[in-house]
Amino acid sequence: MTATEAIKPWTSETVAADLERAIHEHRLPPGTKLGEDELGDAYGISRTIVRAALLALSHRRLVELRRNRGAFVAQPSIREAREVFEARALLEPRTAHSAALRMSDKNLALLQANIHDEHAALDAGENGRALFLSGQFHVEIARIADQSTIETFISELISRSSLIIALYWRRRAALCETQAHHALLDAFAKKDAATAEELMKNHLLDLVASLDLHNVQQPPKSLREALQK
Amino acid sequence: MTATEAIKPWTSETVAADLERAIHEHRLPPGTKLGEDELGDAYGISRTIVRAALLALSHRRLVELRRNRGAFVAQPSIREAREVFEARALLEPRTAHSAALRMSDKNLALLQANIHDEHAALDAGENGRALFLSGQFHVEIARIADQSTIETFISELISRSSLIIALYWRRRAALCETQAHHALLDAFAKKDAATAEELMKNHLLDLVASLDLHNVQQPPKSLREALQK
DNA sequence: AGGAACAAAATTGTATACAATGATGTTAAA
DNA sequence: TTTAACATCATTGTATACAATTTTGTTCCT
Repeated sequence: MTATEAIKPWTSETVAADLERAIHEHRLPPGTKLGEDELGDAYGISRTIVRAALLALSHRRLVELRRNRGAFVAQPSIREAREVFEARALLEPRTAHSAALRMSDKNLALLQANIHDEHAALDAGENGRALFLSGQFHVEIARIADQSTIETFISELISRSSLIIALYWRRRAALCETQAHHALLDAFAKKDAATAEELMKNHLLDLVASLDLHNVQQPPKSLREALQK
Repeated sequence: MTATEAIKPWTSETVAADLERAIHEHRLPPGTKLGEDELGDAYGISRTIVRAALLALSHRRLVELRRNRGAFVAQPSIREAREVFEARALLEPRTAHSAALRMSDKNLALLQANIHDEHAALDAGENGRALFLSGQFHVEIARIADQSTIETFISELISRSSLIIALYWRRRAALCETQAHHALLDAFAKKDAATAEELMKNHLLDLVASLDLHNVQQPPKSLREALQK
């Protein structure tokens, strides 16, 4: 929560964006209760705006609304995790292909800066920020492909992926991340669309492989069922 | 608006679904003003619920919210129309492939019933209902593929396609629709995934081809710019 | 003590009041 | 008559009051 008491014109959109980033950076882990009064106080706004923001996040599947219970940061199931990466597999490789064909020097520099910032964040120990930037790399590609509709979908899927990583990431698997992004950058620089597509496909496969989606232990819906048995 | 004064437990979700169907069936054409008081009176609820419903529809890009102006049924631009079909081209063929592999007799019967209902609607002159059912055929395939995340995306894209059809459909082009769906059904019956994928791909291409996306005449954002010049 | 029944508190759901903004209509001056 | 300024009206934006529901806490009985 980046809330300030200062006079800032928070709208439901900006609050939702602020919360989404906090979720994306794992500052708000899966399952966190998002109380309306609490958020309203934090941002200095009424519950009306908070509710609109929470509604928006629930539509992106980042927040789960339970009737008369409140809003919670979503806890994607293993099933949902697989679906998210299935969807990404359909959308992202082909989008990388399109992006490669349209790549300009300016866009290339943007992607390079992104990789640089991610490195810097990692060195500074800001893992959340690094994760966010790593996701932005993928969104940026969709933007470069000039497909705003697909970009919206990918953006949602990547935020959801952050939740999935929070829940199912297995420690081993070093940071292959940046390597993959570097390789993609090279392909983009050469406008080699076919290679970019293939690299993205494999990058996503690697990502899924770095997750433990066989774990029978599902994130508990409630403390009750988590502790009983 | 299917509103009744009767005591019905309308929620933001049911109202949104009701409105989405009305939009999908072209009972609420693109550009229609959706006044909050008007809707609240129609459904017998307060503006609070109406606003939540409109917010949901705006997140699906079916309704455009203009600050201090109100809500309007969206009018996708030509650009947006192309993007929607680009996204469908990435998602639907591969999803048809998956669906074919998982096809059961029961699911097959559901698809068959859908085609039958669409024919009946057309014969009864209920074009809106026929269009809705035609869209449901596609959503149903995603459901059969057992990919609820992708299903959500496709569902949104198909509702948006209905708006696109309302704006850019060119009269000629007879109802190739049902033919294409019949052919898909055959492939599904044979569990011929490769053919289903190919048929879906071509079906989408035919759909785009039946639109006039070269028309320079964009839907006017406001009467002002529509009438000047 | 353990547990059920009940009471109190906290939180969300909905409606409504009021403020802010934009649209409409009228008047007056050129 | 045209046009600008102003007043009026309608509609949306936000906060808040109250109702409904769930959670928490207490009491009393066994």
